[in-house]
Amino acid sequence: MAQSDTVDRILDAAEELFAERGFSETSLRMITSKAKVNLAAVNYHFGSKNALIHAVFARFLTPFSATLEKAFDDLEAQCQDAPPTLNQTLWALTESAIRMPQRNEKGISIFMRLLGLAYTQSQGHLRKFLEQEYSEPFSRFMRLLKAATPELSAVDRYWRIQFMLGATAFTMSSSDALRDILQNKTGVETSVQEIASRLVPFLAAGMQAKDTMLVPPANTDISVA
Amino acid sequence: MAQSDTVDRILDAAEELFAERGFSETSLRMITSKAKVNLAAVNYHFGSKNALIHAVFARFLTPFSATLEKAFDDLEAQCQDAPPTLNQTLWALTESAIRMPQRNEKGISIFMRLLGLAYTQSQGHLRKFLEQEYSEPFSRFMRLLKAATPELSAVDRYWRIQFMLGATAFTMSSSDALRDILQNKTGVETSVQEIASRLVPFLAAGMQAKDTMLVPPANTDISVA
DNA sequence: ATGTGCTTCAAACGTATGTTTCAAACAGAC
DNA sequence: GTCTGTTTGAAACATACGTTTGAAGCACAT
Repeated sequence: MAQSDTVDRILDAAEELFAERGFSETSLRMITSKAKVNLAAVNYHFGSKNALIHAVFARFLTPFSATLEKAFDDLEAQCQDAPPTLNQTLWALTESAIRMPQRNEKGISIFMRLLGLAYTQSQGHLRKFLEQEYSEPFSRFMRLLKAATPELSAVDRYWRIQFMLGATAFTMSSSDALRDILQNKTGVETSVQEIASRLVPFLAAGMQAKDTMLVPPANTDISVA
Repeated sequence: MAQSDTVDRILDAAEELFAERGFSETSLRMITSKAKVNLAAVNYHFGSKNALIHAVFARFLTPFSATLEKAFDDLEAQCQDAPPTLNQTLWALTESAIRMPQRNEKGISIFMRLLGLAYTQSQGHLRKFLEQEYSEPFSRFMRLLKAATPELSAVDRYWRIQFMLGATAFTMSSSDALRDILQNKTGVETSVQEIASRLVPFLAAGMQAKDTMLVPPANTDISVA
């Protein structure tokens, strides 16, 4: 009880502060004082700040990764021979994220924001950690996307996947702020589920856009001074 | 010559390092040693590190903002009464970015990456600075988007604009890395212009997606533990 | 009760940061 | 040449950081 209490309090505080401020901008002293534990506890229990960052990700990514694998299994079983459609694949991912058991009401936002930060902040060690720990569900997702968009060239698909990742990571990583802005401007309340249900059609439509390589309008004199 | 040389050398070095590593991860000592100037020169010429960040943005954002205004003027003149289409609006923005006079061959990448970072790294002072200096072209772009998508509800449009911004900022902020990955995997070289010409159709298609609020597949028991 | 292994604690360590200081170097006007 | 205002330079400043230390505290088996 003694250990696991401290460990969890550190993880909770770190998770929240990382999501709010990013990794380099969050000091161990902020974390330990929010968690009401001694400064040395982080290095005692985790070894280093980087290892703490990894632990924060592992705590929610490991169960998520399992949920996702199961969702993909179900989807493929349900589809039998034909490959799942793009919409089905995107929804399987979205639902797995939404359905994740949450520690508190801010759970999904934090989850999303951390994922966005992981992609966005160029922390070499984090990228390496995520790649070697969770490459399997990621590449399975990629295989499903490929099967669902056979009409796309490999290069087109590559870039469009990046665009999807960007729209998702960015929106989710600032979903709290964006929700607040909309709330202030129009009084409309928005749940993470609703954002997701608006995002998926956007992504699917972009992914299936017909007119790749549309040429810029006639008057293009791309003269670089 | 003496002053402006030092000032420009600092701006050049800072711009490149910020684009490579982010703001908090770039120290003044890295900047001054890359620029081959004395450490104190930054505080002498700019006042503080934050002011230097602002100066870096102002140096490329002010001419860009002027170019963009002119592009919008031309577009509206060309369209006369009818509002510009979504594609035209997006292309006006894209071309303005691509056509910007570059200081060197890495110009566009740096430009894009800095814009991405500005959105992504939650530097309060930067956001405030950009909002109060460049709000006009931004809100003009928003007005054009609104006129180009009259079929969308305000809420739909709001979220889809966020998705566009996300896809763009994210892709551009890591465009170098993404280009390198593709280069290693397939040997295909990609210019920033090509990325843009793939991105615009994706965005336009997503923006005009028909099936907003598509309901998730039947078996959705969103039970939160 | 006593010793053992794990955990907490206050304090310090070494290093890096942004900023300031003040003397030296410099340019241009008289 | 000399003065004046601006720019550079080496050094120090105060502060914050991640990490380490070693003693104190604790639960629990013996």
